[in-house]
Amino acid sequence: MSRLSFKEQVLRVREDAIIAAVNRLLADKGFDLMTVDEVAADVGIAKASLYKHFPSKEALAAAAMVRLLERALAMIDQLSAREGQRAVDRLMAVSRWALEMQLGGEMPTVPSQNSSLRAELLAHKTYLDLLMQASDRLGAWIVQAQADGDIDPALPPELVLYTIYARACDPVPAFLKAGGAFTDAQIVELVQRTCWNGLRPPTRA
Amino acid sequence: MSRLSFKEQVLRVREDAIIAAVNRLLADKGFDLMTVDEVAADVGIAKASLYKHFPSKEALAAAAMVRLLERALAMIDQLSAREGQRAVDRLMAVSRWALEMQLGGEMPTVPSQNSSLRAELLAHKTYLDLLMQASDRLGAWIVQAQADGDIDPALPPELVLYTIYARACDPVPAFLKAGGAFTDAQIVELVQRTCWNGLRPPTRA
DNA sequence: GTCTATAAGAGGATAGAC
DNA sequence: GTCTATCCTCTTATAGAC
Repeated sequence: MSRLSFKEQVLRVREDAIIAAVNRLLADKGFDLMTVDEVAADVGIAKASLYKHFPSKEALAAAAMVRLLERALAMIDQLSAREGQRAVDRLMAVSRWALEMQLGGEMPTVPSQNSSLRAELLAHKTYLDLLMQASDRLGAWIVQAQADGDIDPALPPELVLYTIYARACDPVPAFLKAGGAFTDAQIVELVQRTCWNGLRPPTRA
Repeated sequence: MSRLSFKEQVLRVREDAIIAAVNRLLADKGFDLMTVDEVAADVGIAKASLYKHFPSKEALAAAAMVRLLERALAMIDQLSAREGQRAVDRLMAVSRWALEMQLGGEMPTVPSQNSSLRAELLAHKTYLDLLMQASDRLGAWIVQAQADGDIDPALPPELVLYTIYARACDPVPAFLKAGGAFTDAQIVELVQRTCWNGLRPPTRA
């Protein structure tokens, strides 16, 4: 077995701490408003040391997004392990997870507009690979759920996939939270409901 | 009647051109990536001239948002004029309008994270007044639609309102457009459908 | 690999002539 | 009110000692 040396362990722990800080800041203020100085201060090291670990601000964000996808895939694995669960229930668990992460301030978000970051992500092999893995596995569940009659078969699967992904950056939960009238659990329930059932009444002619 | 002097007319036309450019850039790259240099270049005047009309970058964005709300209220007026239309149909026309504006690249968006911009908007009397007017009028339609049985009465009205507002910055249309498999009209129809009917099949036990 | 110090440049805002 | 030229702050990134 390959045992990590002490130095390598320290390195990994430090990089984990960096990614955790980046994750927090990305969730809090987004990529453009996050500064590398803040990241360094948050981790408690000098900025120049940060650049020994990651070559650019974009690389920092990419590392955080990779960690997010790794966690998403771990959750998908757990859901797959449960036998006898309907595909739609698994998908609803995924959208719920995204909503809970976002409401808890743990969901890093990157603007799809920023071109430098976008270019870096599209060139990041690991990121793209994990994203495709997640999309493939969710896509299979979507097709299954449509065959089960649990998702509208008239909807293109990619629309369903994007709609679930979009829960990660839905502004509605934050607005409801700012209103102060609901608990986090209630907000998740309400937004989840509008996502899957829509705004119209449950049953109608 | 108060007739505008020639000078005042020229001023107004120029400011309209500035706001149009800001609107375009906000829709294209967002507030943080929009630079005042770009705005000036787009309008075709010097940056210093821009600052004679608007005191800050935040004020530029606020002016664009005010114009957006004025147009939204004008549309709401038109919808009100149609007698005999159900409240839910009016609301669906609003969400459709937001989707079409966004797909057409005409919807300015401001990040809810940016604190300097947020502060400026919350201190902008005209902006807040128009936003409240729009919310009040849409809110009345929402309550009416719930009474009509056309919107789930179990949903808090503010959830419905925010969900409609969120169509203005929904990332799903752009993703579908990037895929290239659908026309703009089809995308509007699909996203509109998931918004109002959800992902589940239309009728179920 | 960590630090201090600094380069390099972008971008918001302004001075002052016309 | 418009221009050119400039200021100044913030931020990314790096040099070089230890």
